[in-house]
Amino acid sequence: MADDKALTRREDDFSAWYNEVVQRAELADHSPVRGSMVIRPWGYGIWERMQRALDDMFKATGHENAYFPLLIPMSFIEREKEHVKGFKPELAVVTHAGGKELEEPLVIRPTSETIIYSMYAKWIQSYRDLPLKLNQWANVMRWELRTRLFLRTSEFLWQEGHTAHATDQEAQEETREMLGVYRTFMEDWIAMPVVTGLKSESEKFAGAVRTYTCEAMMQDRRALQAGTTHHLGQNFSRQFDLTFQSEEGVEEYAWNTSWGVSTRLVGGMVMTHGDDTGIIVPPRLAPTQVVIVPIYRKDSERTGVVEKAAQMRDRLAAEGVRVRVDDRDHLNPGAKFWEWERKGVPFRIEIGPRDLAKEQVVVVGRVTAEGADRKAFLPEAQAVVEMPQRLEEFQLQLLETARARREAHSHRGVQSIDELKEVLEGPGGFVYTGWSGDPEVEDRVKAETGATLRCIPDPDFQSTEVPDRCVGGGEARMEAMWAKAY
RNA sequence: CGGGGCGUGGCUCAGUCCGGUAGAGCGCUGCGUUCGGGUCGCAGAGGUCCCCGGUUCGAAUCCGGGCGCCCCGACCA
Repeated sequence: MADDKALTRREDDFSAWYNEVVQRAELADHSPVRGSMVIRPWGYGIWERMQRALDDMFKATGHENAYFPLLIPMSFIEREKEHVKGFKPELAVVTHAGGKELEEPLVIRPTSETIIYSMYAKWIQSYRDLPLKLNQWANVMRWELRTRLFLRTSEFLWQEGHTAHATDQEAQEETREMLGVYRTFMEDWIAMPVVTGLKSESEKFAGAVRTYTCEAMMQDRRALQAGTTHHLGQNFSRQFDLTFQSEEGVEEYAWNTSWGVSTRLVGGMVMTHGDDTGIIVPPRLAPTQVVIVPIYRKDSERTGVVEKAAQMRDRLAAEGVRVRVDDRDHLNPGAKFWEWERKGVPFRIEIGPRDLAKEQVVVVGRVTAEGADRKAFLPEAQAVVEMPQRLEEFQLQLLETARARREAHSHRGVQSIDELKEVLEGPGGFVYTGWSGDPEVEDRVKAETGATLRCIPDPDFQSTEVPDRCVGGGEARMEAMWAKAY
């Protein structure tokens, strides 16, 4: 994409801003096949950082990685009634291979429950084989009608955890534990605060007993479902004969869970932190946290400055900072500043002849507003030792800003659908109301306001005043959080 | 699946109404110059005008058919 045109501002057209910013930051590009994307190095680097952090957290909670195949027999998908109903419309199916029509069509996995639990059935005989807690990093395919880079593409990358347990309670605990892992990851790494809670029957995963979710608020105040965990009960184990002999010698069906987050998180990061200059990458996710731009006129200056830049790079790297020198000679410093700001690198260090003389450097943070004071002139040694702390502060600042924005646009104690509609048509955001639990109310809210029930919030997010009236009339049995969603 | 838009150098697009040598800006290459917020100059490379068919002496342009992509809504991580 050419950069000579000004970036659309968020307030003018958030959707256009997103599309432009993703491409200009070189996160991803459209592939020739409709609805699928190429993830470019900068975007993939961010995803790799996410993967590494999540993977460590999965390992720390007793999971191992494995890999299951891309192709799944159609009959497997069809085995679980609700599951097939949910996924059939968006399946991509292989009907021919090796120049011949296949006897049974093969589905390109939209998710792997069926193939995984069919294998678990082979491996699990006794309660001693439980729990079995595996995760896989994979691509999946869901033939979406309308796609957007990262947020919804036909093929996307994700992780899917799949576990089998001896008891309902243990599976329930796993489901909750992984929801907590997701929440921690999203807050601590993406600096993206989330509301966790239970999905309603109509919003839950196809084939699950219950689904929990992490809902994040984007800058346009719409909700992004950022991750889900599912208690699958015995729905899949019954269909795939996943049984085990209990301690008491009784043959029982295992209890399963599954949970996943995807490259959608990259989109969430963009829409949580980006500004009208470009994206902003939280330091913990940034493949490059600090970029050093050498500034010089003559060749004589160049030598010294570039040497100092390399020296600073090594000293920062020794402090554990991911740093690189932008020594491209055909771009002037201003062009480099623009590029790295567009890509959201947290800090830039400028080193020129004047700094060399004073043994100082110029440190500029990505989020500081326009103006002279955004540049900090620091002694070299100080810039080096303080950088890890600056990065940590930057990370926290992003989370606080995002959290403050979410709180400013959370509306509690809303009593009626009319009032709900008013809020959504006005300021927008997350709206908390009482709910009877009746799906008919969800339908009415959807029809009248365009909002959906994002979740029944966990205690951490419930209103201090428990609502007693359902938003659709009558008595409330619980609190619900509503929003327009991606 | 409905509605809208668009297919012309790498990118953004003009040219299409009214047929007549295929253009601009940016990017790219070379040389020089510059470099503390998108340097400047000179020279240069680069095109089956989405595809197929038709009309015509002649089609990017007119006619018919097809394909693709993007955006907006209904369904979805």
